[in-house]
Amino acid sequence: MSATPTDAKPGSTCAVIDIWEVLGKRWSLLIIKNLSTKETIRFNELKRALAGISSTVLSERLLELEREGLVTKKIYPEVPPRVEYSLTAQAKELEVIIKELAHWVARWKRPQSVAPSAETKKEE
Amino acid sequence: MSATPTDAKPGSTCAVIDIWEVLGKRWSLLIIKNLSTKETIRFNELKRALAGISSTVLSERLLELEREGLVTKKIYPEVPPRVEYSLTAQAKELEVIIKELAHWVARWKRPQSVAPSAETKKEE
DNA sequence: CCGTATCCCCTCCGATACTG
DNA sequence: CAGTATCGGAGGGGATACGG
Repeated sequence: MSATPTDAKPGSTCAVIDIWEVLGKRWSLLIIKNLSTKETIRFNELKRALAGISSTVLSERLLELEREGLVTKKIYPEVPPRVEYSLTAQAKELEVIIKELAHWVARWKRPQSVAPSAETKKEE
Repeated sequence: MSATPTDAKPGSTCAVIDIWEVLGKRWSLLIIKNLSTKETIRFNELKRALAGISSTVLSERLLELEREGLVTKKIYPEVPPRVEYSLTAQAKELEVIIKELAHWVARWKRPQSVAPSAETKKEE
C-alpha cells in the first residue's frame, strides 16, 4: 500500500484502516446502500428498511458516518420533528469503489465453500 | 448496488457483505498488506511484522482468508516445519481496489475531526 | 516453528423503556 | 417522529500455556 515502513498500532497504520473500522461495522454498508437508493431518507424510514436494527445502533452508525463526512443530517424544526439523512459527495465516490468491490466479488464467486485443508498445498 | 429487491438478513443481503464481514475484522487488511509486500511469508515472520497480534487470531484470520480464496498456504514437511503464505490472484485484484480506497481516503482527508452537531444543517 | 486450547475481559449490538 | 438511557447476552480478540 503506502510506503510506510513501520506498522505499529492496528488502528492507525494507514488511513484506510480508520475508515475501514467504521465501514466494517455491522449495518454501515447497508445504511449507505439504502441512502444511495433514495438520496434522502428519514430516521424511521431507514430503520424500517433495515428491518432488525435498533434505534440505538442506527443512531450510532449515522453519527459515525456523519463524523466521517459520509452522511449529512438536516433537521426541520417541525412538530412532529423531521430529520433527513443523505449521502455526501464523498460517499457517492465511495459508492463507486464499493461497486467495483461488488464486481470483484461477482467475478470470483466460487460455486461453493471449499474446506481450507483441501486446497492447502503440500510440498512433496 | 445489485438489483436485489428484498433485503432481509444483514449477513447475506448482497455478496459484498460477506467479504466485508471478513475483511472488516481486525488485522485482516493489515495481513493482506503485509503479504502484498513480500509475496511469500512465514507464520512467525508475519506475526512479528504485525506486532501485537496473537497466534490465535493470526491463525484464525489466515484461515478465513484462505476460505475466501485470498490466501494460499504451502506446507513444507520439514523439521522444523515451514509454512508459507501468499496472496492469490484474486487477492491481488482486490489490492487494486483497496488502493483506490486508500486514494479516496487521501483525497478526502479532513484537516481534523469535526463535531457532528457543528455541521448538521438546520432548516430555518 | 507452527499452530491449538483455554480463559477472560471487553466491546458490540439487540431489547426495552423513556423523553423532547 | 427522532432519538437517548440502561441493561444484558454473545462473541471478538488478547494472554498464556501447551502440543506436533
